[in-house]
Amino acid sequence: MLNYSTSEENYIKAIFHLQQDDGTVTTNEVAHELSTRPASVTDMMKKLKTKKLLHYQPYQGFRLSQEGKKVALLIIRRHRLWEFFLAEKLKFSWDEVHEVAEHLEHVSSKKLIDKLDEFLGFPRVDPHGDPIPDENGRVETSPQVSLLDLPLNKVATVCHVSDQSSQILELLNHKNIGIGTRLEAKKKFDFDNSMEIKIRQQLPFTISEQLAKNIFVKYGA
Amino acid sequence: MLNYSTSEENYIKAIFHLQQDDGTVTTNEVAHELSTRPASVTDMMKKLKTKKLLHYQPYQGFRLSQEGKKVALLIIRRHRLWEFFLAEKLKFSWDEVHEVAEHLEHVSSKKLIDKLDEFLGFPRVDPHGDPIPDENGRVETSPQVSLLDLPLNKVATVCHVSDQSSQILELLNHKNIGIGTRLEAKKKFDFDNSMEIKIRQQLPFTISEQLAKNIFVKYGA
DNA sequence: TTATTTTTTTAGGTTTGTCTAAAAATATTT
DNA sequence: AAATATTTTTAGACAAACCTAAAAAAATAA
Repeated sequence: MLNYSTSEENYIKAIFHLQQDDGTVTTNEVAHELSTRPASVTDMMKKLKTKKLLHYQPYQGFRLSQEGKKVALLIIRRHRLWEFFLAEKLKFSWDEVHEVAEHLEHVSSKKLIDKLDEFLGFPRVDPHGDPIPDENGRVETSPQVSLLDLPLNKVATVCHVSDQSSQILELLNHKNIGIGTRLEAKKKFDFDNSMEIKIRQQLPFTISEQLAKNIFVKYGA
Repeated sequence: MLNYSTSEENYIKAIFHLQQDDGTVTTNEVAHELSTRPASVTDMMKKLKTKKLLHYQPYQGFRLSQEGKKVALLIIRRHRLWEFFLAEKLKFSWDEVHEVAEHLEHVSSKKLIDKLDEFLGFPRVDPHGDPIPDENGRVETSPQVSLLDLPLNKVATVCHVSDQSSQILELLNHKNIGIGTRLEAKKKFDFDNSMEIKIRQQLPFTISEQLAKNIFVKYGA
């Protein structure tokens, strides 16, 4: 496992997050994600291609190679372990950990990270509920839970809908929810067990208890 | 307190370590310390001068300004707190901590460092015995101890010799020990209380109990 | 004190990662 | 299908941090 620059690592991570499974990612998407310019993205894609971290044909978008995904997962492992450390040991609040972890994640000593993992007791999810890859970059497939039981502010991905009636599908379609949709719960109302959920950058909206209990999600991306 | 690049921080730290108190430091010394070329040092000195971190007239050497020293002490604070963390919490051995801390020290979140300090219980010296500056960059002046009582592998600086006879000075001179000499104890022999000490990169050598008990040292540089 | 050596600085070049502006390829409209 | 718009790439520049080689200053030796 070679060593990559902070900049290279940030590109790898961004592409990993943008490509759900094996989707292809565009120049503009990455530029937007990293607040950089499309021309800079093209430059970096050429470089990462020569390093065999991604598949890329000019104008055709790109996706990470097996090696690229493995590198991404190890960066994510570092990030999430540090987030856990910051929240659990240093008592940072859950919304403060990300920024600091963005810097710590680039310190690339394998021994440091494995010992940190051990010190923390081999946690399986970070403070946002996202799973922490193991030292081989493998992620434990997190168990399905009903959307009703999803803790607030933890990103989850829709993986199953138990009721298959056309009525529920019509509703899901209208709300733009499908398998693979990433969402998080923002609020729960005790009165009727309805909850407010948010999809990516969209405005939050409310769904009923009946709907929520039929949607199953897994933690993380 | 502005933000400095990793490179700038490494230069500031190197100069701080080379200038005992207010001595002036030369281009070659810094180049050697950082394994870089004299020309690169000159470039950086110009830059650090415009940032008012050091005093510098071409060909006359340089020394840190008040501000420069403060910056250096905060970097050293980060370095030593991380070293303490690595040794105490992650169970790194004392000789492995330095390299990893070299990277961690450049993550510059004040909140991170202050919370780490608290988590560690406000330690006053790092695993090598060097003092840890507080959040204002102040270092506790460590008490004098006889060289006989210096723990193994902790760097200390000779600050006083109690016996002033010409006989002891002759011996000290021969061994190349003087006020300001940095040394560490490598071994102690119970048989005659003699000890093996090491000065910088030189080969270790042995001194007698009588000599050691007359040499007083302070922890750290 | 002049000559020689060493140290330091300058001048100009390289790499990494960024940028803008223009050209090329692809997508969308009409 | 041709015209227009958007996306992506290329070309050329720039800043940071480094380098080598040559010039200038300072230190040392003759």
